[in-house]
Amino acid sequence: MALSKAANEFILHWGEMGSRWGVNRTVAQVHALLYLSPEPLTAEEIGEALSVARSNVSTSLRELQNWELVQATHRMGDRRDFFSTSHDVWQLFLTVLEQRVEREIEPTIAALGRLAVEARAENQPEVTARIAGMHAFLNEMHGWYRQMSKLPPNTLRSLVNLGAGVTKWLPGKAKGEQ
Amino acid sequence: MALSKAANEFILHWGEMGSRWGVNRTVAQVHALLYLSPEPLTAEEIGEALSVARSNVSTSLRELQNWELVQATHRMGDRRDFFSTSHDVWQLFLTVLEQRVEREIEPTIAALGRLAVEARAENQPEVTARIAGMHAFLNEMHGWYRQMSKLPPNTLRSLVNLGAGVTKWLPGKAKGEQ
DNA sequence: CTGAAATTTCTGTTTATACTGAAATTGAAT
DNA sequence: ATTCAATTTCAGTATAAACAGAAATTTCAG
Repeated sequence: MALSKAANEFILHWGEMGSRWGVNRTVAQVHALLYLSPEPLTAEEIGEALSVARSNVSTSLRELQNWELVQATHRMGDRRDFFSTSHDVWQLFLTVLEQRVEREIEPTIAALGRLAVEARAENQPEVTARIAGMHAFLNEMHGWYRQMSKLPPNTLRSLVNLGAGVTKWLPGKAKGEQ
Repeated sequence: MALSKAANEFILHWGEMGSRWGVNRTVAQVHALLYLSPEPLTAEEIGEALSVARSNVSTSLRELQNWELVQATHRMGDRRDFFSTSHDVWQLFLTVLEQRVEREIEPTIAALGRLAVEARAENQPEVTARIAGMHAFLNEMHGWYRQMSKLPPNTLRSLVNLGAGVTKWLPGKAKGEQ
């Protein structure tokens, strides 16, 4: 399956973006390919399209499945796995966000809580203040994220499209003073 | 300047987080150290505290200055540069966001626009639809970001702390249907 | 139970990035 | 103009991540 020029460039760009955000380039490329593909692909086809070793595809697919971004499906009379990903960008985005929050942000918040206690015990008022400051910020953002992630997708989209317009609906109190 | 245990662990954790998000570990550590420090530090002191070569510190500081996260200051009768960063976590966050949007998101949106045109010209309706879908999503998010970034910081914080509570102020229309 | 296709695991190699230390440059004081 | 501290650049080295290919494992058909 030869890729069109546009598809190829999209995949390359996505791989590049991935590596800038801490995602393995090949993993990002595999995901981009599945995102573009109208139907599920076998590992074999993926490796061929991207020119990477079969084993590398296997590892990347495993990774994507762990992130809940890719699912394996099957066909009657065919033992191979067929892989696919959602074509709904919002859903992909929310999945990635959820995973990174769970794997990185939440453990960090917990660690900062411990470190703030430790810094206080060590009698380091400045360090305590800084760590507590970071801790409070992440908690604030995390609380916001948790609430937002519970909203129905359409409400979420409406809020994004409202943009700064939300403020005009709010009573004065919320607008300003610290 | 020996670091306290809490400070040391904070810096290590921050370096680890950095490398998961595509930021050089040492760069992240230097920033973490400056964030904790009550007063500006020289490159010499930074290298000593983190046990990295002077040249490496120099490169990392340059990088942080390019990101507008670190500023050099001076003292009378001292030729050395003293480096510092904001202790306001919100401001740090917004700076990082602004920089990454400018360097990565905006160029990606532009590239996706071109690729969507190209895919259409190549007569690839599915690929066109996917690329256009991604393009539309990033545009949506980018528009939201631009509006939010223009709000006064206090308004922004209020919105975050309101969380899903915003929805109760909105007229029904915004709440639901696509 | 055997054999073959598909997949995964593992080990050695490659590659990209980070880092060091030396050399070069800058720039202020004399 | 010269010197010297401070900083940056650069070339080589080290390190860690990514990758390929072989070997091992799984899974299903017969």
